[in-house]
Amino acid sequence: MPNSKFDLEQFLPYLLNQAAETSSLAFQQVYKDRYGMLRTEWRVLFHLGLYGRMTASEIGARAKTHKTKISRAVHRLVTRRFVSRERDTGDRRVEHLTLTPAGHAAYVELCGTAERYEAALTTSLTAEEARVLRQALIKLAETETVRFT
Amino acid sequence: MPNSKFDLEQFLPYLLNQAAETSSLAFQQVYKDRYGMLRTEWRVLFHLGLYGRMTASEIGARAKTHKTKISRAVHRLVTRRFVSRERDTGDRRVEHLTLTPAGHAAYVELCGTAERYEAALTTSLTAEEARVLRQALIKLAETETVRFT
DNA sequence: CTGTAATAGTTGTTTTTGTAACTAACAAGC
DNA sequence: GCTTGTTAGTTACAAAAACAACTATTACAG
Repeated sequence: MPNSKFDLEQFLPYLLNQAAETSSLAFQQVYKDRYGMLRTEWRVLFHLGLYGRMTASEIGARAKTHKTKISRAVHRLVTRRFVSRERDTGDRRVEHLTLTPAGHAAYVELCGTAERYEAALTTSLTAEEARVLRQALIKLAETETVRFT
Repeated sequence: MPNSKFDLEQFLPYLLNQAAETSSLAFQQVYKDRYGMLRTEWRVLFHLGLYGRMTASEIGARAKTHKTKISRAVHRLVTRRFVSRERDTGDRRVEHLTLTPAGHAAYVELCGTAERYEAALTTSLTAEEARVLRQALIKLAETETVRFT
């Protein structure tokens, strides 16, 4: 009894999830095995590597990740000496996060790995496909919560 | 200290995750609120709605989902009378799953919702973009675990 | 000032997931 | 028949995520 109107196998949230899971699997293995990191920890690391000094809230806002996840990720990264915290002198609620030398080394290594991984991942796509794909993904991710019904 | 070679903000696994999360958020709310379903349960439901009678293994293989997740989802769906199980007469390890009338009704309603949701989701994309996006996602999802380094 | 609200970040509790080990049934070699 | 291996599905326990309630600090209205 196929639904003639609408193909669930082509349903975007489903396809996106499948692709997201498949495409992060092998890379996930790298930061997990080499540095014992979880996904959120790798995200915090790469945000700090990319933008330098940031607060937890800023990372959360940019990565669209809940503050409790960030908080725990930061805690583990600090414990493992990849990240150091520093209280803001003006507003003592705020803490600024930066990579330690060890954190920066991990970041650099993982960046190289990410680059090679990205290359391997996109071999099945043409340059044009990859470009459109990225553009579409950015549009979708930027969308505010979708209104419908 | 930006990495000149490689832009992590354009890293596919990251973009895919962001887009996947954003794009499933509002729809997730519907099957959760209306039927108390989790994502895997909705997936099982829609596979059964789409293909009719299936076994847990078949669903797992098609949806690339681990059998324990399927097992638990099926358990909850059976408890809530959306799905019924039936032992195979030849091979008694196997059980065939089908939707109950209530399950089918939920499937039909959620299909309609999914269709409207998909429409709302793709308003920001051109038809061509949507086509290339789907094609690329399918390619990425079909890729066997990526080899690199 | 002082009470109320807002923000940064943390902690505790409950769900959900991941992983591995398990039961039960079948298959195949000998 | 009996071992050995495989497959379907479940269960137990540990890891991680979600959600809500919390502390500490700042903002701001009156």
